[in-house]
Amino acid sequence: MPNSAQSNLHPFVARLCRRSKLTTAEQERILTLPERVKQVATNHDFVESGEILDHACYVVEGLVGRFDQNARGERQITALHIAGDMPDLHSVVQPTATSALQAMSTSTILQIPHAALRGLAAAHPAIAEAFWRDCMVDSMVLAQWVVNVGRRDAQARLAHLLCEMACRYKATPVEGVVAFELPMSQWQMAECAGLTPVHVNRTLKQLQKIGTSFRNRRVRIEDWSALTRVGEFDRGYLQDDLRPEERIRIVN
Amino acid sequence: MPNSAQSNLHPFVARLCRRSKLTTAEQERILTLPERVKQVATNHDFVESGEILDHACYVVEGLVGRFDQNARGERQITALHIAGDMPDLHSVVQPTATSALQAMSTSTILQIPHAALRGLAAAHPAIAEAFWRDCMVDSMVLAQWVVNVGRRDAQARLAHLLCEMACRYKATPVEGVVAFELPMSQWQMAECAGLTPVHVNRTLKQLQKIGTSFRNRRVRIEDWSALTRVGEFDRGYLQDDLRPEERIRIVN
DNA sequence: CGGGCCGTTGACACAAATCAATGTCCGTGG
DNA sequence: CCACGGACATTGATTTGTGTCAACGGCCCG
Repeated sequence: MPNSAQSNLHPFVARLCRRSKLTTAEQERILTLPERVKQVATNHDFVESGEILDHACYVVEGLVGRFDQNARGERQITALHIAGDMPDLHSVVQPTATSALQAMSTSTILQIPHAALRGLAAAHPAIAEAFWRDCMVDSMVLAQWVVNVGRRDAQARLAHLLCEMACRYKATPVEGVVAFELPMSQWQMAECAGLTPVHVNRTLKQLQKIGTSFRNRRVRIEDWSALTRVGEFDRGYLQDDLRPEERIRIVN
Repeated sequence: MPNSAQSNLHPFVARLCRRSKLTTAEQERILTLPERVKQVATNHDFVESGEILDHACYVVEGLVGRFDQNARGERQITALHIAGDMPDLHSVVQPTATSALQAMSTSTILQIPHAALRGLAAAHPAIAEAFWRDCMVDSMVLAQWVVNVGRRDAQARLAHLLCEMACRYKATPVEGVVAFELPMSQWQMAECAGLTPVHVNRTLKQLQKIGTSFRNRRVRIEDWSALTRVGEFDRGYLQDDLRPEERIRIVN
């Protein structure tokens, strides 16, 4: 039985608890989930499309992308996942992968057996509910990406992407300069935004005029409100700033 | 207590059972869910963005779209839902709507109280699981839309959209001509595909060359395989043709 | 009969893609 | 320690798919 105090899963539980109410006993059960650690090299697919999984993945460290592609092999990233995320929690309920998962920087991944997750969900309805809820937040992010790629120009797309990642990294975007690591290349940024690497490069230069730069895989935002304006960003959909009384528990 | 034999929810249960294993008792419980019928006129929002819901919606008849928009008020449709779908089943677990729901044709909607759905999910883990699974299929459709809008040209986007809807309407796309009602305007089609109404019109004319037409809100596909080729369509992600042994039940 | 909604068509503008070359950094092996 | 190759970023010239603007037509319905 793993020791909960030193569990890698603390950030995951913390994230669940920002949206759902879980008892300490339930939190404890999640923290002591069995796991297998895996180091994944940059640009390596650790889940392939079509694969039938018997475990879900958890990101301890690194940046992970969900990759799809069109018939010409041009890739489209349909989700980004940072430390503390479970990129394919949905595989618990839908074990055939429809996209690949790739490490975009050197990453530490935990493989958690479906059997354990399912057992937990069956025994604790509140945990099942919290899992379901977290999957739905990912889904809302996805809907925003459709809007982003479908109805915004290049500058707004990149600005929106940077705002979203700033919030998810909790780079406290209030006043002053916001800065954080975003370990991806301009090429991968293009694959997120449905653009060309060349055009991403030009557009990033445009964004410098409003005090936002991306160099050496590091984002620096000098004027947060200017960037949110350009990116038409409203963080509501991320569901990450709920007040305690807004957190939900259905069962019991 | 509603009568299960004449329940409007039969198509919904049938859809759940295509992917999940439910006992007849469980199916019965879903069929007898309490409901309030609502007629909704074309172009009417029956759920507004930001609204806090105490019920989920079920489409008995008609076509429903999930609408988002950018800062200039240009709309992007992020999901389509046909008869038998629950467009916002996720609201059970996430009651604040982040998008609007609009009837795209005259529609009959059932409002089903969250309380009833939650009670069912709590009492029957297999139902909770089936609900979660169905939400994840919607999510995979969304991921495909990101690819569609991000990495395909106008012709492929519309072809893909038509293929998807053909499959979802079960317009048995095997051999021969496929035809079905798709009660939306070219303008709304543009809002799905991230295009301009004018360009949709021109692109549809292109598609006529490969035997696909859309006139009077009716799709007619003479050469299914040609359309799937142009639209790079692979129906796998819809999870609607699972063999019985592929259907899943985790609990019990 | 008239007014909307929707579809259709043409001329033109423009954002982004494409093609191509050069630059910079960095790790690696001779 | 330097030469080399590879990954990534940068820049310019040009093309192209799609957007924009504008006008017209058909059809339904009041």
